[in-house]
Amino acid sequence: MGEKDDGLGLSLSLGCATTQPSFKLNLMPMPSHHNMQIHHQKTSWNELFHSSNRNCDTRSFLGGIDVNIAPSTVECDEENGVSSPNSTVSSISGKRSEREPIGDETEAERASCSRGSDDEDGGAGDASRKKLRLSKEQSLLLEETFKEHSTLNPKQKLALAKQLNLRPRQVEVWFQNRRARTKLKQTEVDCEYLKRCCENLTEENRRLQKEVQELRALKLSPQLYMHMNPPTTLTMCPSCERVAVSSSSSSSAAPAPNGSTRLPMGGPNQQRPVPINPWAALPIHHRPFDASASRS
DNA sequence: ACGGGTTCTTTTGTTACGTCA
DNA sequence: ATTGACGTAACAAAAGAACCC
Repeated sequence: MGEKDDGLGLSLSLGCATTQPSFKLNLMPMPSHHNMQIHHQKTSWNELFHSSNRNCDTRSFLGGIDVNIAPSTVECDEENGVSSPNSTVSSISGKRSEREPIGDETEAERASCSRGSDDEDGGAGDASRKKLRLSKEQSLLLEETFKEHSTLNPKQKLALAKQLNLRPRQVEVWFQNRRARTKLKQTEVDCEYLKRCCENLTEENRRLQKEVQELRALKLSPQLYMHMNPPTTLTMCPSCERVAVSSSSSSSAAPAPNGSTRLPMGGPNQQRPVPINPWAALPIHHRPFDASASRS
C-alpha cells in the first residue's frame, strides 16, 4: 500500500494504540446509506448530501471544487449519463462497458489508463482489464476528499473527476474501495481488541476459579476460616457487579492488578472479619461493561 | 394507499495488475 | 531475472432506497 495505514487516515474509533479506546463496535448491520460514519469524517456532510442526492442540492466542497457551477462547466460526458438509461454505474445490467462514454477522455486519462486499446475500460468478461496507478497528487486529493466525506453525490463525483482528470467511474470505484479498506481496518482493530478482552476475561476467570477453590478448601477447616480476613474479592456489588475493594486493615490483602484484592491466605496472626461496607469507599460509576478496566 | 418497475447507490467479495523485497 | 506477498484498481453481484406510474 502506498500510503500504508497513516494514509488510510485511521485515527479510528478504537484508537487501539492508545490506552483507552472509545470502543465502538460496528457489529450491527447498518442501513446501506448511513453506515459508513467514519469517526474522523464530518458526519454533517452525509446528512447534507445524502439527503440531497436526488435533488442534486450540492454545495461546494474541498475549496477548489465548486459543484454548483453550471452544468456546462462541471458537466462532462458523465453528466449526460446520469440521466440516461445507461447511466454511471448501472450495476443492474452489469454492462460496465456501456457505463462510461469514452469520447472525450482527457489527455491525462489517455496517458494514464488507456494503455493500448483500452477503449472499453476493460468491460465485463474482457481480458483487457487495464489497471492504472493513480498519481501521488490524485491519491492525495482523493484522500483529502475522503477525509471530508466518505461518500460522494453525483455532482461531487463529477467535479472531483474533472479536477483529477479521471473518469467519474474511477472516482466512484476509488471511494468504494476506500470505504471497504476503512471498514476492514476497523474490523481488524475491533477484532484485536475483542481478542484482548477475551484473554483478559479468561485470565480473570481462571484466577477467580482458583480463589473459589481456595475458599472452599478453607471452609472445610473452620478454625482457619474464623481467623482470616473477609474474602473481599468475592464481595460483589449487586447493582454494577463490580468487585469491591475492601478497606481491610490487614496488609495481606494487597490489591490485585485488576483492582480486586488478593485472597488473604489464612495465617496464624490473621484477624477476625471486620464488618465493613465495601461499597462506601468505592465511588464507581455504574457501567455495564467497563472494558478498559480489564485491560492491562 | 399500495405494489411493481426502474434507477442509482451501497456493501461485499473477487479478480487482475503493479510494486517491491 | 524470477517469484511471492501485498496493495489496490476494477469488476460483479446482491440488496436497499428513492422515485415514478
